[in-house]
Amino acid sequence: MIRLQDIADMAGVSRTTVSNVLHGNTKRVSQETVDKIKKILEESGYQPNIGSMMLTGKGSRIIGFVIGYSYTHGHPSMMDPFISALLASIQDQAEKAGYYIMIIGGSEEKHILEIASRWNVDGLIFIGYSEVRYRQLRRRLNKKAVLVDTYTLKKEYDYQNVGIDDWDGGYQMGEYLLEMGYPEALFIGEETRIRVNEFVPKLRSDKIFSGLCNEKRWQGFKAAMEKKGGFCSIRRFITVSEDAQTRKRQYERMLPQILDAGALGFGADYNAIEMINFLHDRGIRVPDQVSIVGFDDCVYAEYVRPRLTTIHQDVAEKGAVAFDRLKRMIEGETLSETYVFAPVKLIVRDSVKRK
Amino acid sequence: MIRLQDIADMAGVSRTTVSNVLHGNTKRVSQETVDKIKKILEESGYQPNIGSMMLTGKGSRIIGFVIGYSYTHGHPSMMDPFISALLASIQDQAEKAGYYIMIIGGSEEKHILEIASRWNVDGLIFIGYSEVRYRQLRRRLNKKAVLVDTYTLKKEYDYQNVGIDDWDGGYQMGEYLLEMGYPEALFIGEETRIRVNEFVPKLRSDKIFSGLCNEKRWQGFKAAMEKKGGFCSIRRFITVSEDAQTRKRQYERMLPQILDAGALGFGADYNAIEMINFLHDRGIRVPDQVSIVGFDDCVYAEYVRPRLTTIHQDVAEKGAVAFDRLKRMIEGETLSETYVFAPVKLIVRDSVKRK
DNA sequence: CTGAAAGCGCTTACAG
DNA sequence: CTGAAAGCGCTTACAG
Repeated sequence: MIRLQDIADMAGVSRTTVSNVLHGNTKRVSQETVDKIKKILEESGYQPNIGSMMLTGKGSRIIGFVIGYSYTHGHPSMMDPFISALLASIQDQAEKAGYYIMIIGGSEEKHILEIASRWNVDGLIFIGYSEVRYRQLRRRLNKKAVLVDTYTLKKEYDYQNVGIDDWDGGYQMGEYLLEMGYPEALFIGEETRIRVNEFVPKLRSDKIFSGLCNEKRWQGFKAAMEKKGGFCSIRRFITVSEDAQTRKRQYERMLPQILDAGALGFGADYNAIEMINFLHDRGIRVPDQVSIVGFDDCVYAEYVRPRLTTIHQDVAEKGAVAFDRLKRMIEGETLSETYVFAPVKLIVRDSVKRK
Repeated sequence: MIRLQDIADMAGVSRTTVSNVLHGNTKRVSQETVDKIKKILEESGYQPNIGSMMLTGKGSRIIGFVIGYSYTHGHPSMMDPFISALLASIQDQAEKAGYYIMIIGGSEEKHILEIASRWNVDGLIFIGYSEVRYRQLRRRLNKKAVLVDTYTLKKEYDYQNVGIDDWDGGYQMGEYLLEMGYPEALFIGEETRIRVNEFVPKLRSDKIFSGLCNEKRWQGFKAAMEKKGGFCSIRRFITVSEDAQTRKRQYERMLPQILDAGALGFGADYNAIEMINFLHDRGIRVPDQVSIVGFDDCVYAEYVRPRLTTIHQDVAEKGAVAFDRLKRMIEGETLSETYVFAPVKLIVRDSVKRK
């Protein structure tokens, strides 16, 4: 390890001077010295030790990427195409901006607090965190933070959130299905597990409720279905279990209803693809007998057959926006809005057939 | 931030004493003091600042996860199911063992060196790194390291590598296809880009060659095909382009040959699935007309229809082994073997039909 | 224009 | 059994 002192020795100056040119406080140093030091810095490939920087209060340049849940659909969350795409994008941005990403498996609050203070992280990005959980954490965590896809139960966000326009996504989905001849299409969303410490008074309907994102997507879906004066009953909003076995049984039971409706909108590509396969395995043809629209446009969407028609969201952009906002906060800027909703658009592929 | 000093103040002792109980040097401290301090430590949720620890030469407990290439099949490498599964596993292990993972986009050598020295990482795990590249890097990087899936061109590995038994995987694939009635099955592998600085004298055949893993998988495949005395010509080993467009054209051209062979073994699930879709789009039925076997058993394998029969490798285990070995090296152990090959096994699903 | 010195939060060899 | 002090590599207010 080459130190500041070493550079100073080589240049025949003091550490102070080297540090000064290192930080561009170059007006107080003679041009000659600057040049000499810069050259040495260059040649030696000197890299300041971060431990020291952390100690001198310059921040750590670490951003914690907190993943709120460990498993998604039976695999580690990091394998979820949405999470990995988000992480890839944030990592990429961070690298360019001279920040470093540290992954924090965020199932345990204690663990997050531990890392955040140990490493003195400059900021945190949360994915898969509910508002209730974040509020709880925030009381003991005094860090800049940006949340991704968290839904507020209040009128306004009082923290930074980057999301998408769920309502509009649902609307586009509904509008398209309506236009394709399916005024009776159903909307299917997977339930979100309620943790004991996340009791949500208003929305609670017995023990399950669909994720808040699905709630909004459904609202948009319904609005589109009703735009020509029809009525779209809440009974067309179907919440299925988060347990794969149970879900399969539910699909089984719903089969007549599905065939009858002729078209399904989903709150997530994952379930849409699962349904395509479910139907395929029973000899039911998509889109000939049942049309399907997904939501997210994840990588799988192009791999399935038929290719999945879905609502596209730009995850890379979302990651970039989340990072950018966090970075600005870290740099001392005060952001005016507390939330950003990225736009969303329908991608037509092969899973819907005009009736 | 609560400091060691603060704890010492609360306990009415010196920092030294607190530090001692913190590190279990408890024999030199009275039980009474130990208890008192432990209690305070507990209640205060004290976390030592890592910056300080780094400075006092205790290591950083950071492990760099270096991803050797930025894009795989048109998406950021981190979205590759193999990479994300590996990362998830390593992250999980690291968290349990009190290590921290820092992701390093490893396309640039300079960047790796920078991070490694800045953060004084305790060790590095490399994925997607060729031996030549690693050798080059190693000259300027004095860090413990474990590579995953790197292939040596020498007789023996002179660095730590965790891989799988490619030959055996190929053998199982070949054996199964032979047994299912396809003595003429083809093996298809995607080429690996040769970088200018990675010129590999021995294996070079014009400008392309299949990845070294495919080379070995093919050898096993061939051996299985020949076990009953037949001859498996090298012409049955087909290397396709890494460019999707080109690859598609190649598939197109190969179509008669494919139909003729009746079965294909692949070096990677990704290509196997691509082929299933390619055939599907042309109305050719898998497995009725063409049987297909993949390699890796990635998450997609269960999502495609027909479900993909493939050679399974345990990525989570691989990650765990890689981490464990690195950890042991960091802790000062000298490992006897330099490489570990994880076993591999055939998973029969629906993409092969007995002839 | 340049440098000596204090300080960040920790560890550890050493003295008591 | 306990603590004062030096030292890790940096930054920065201050003196010259």
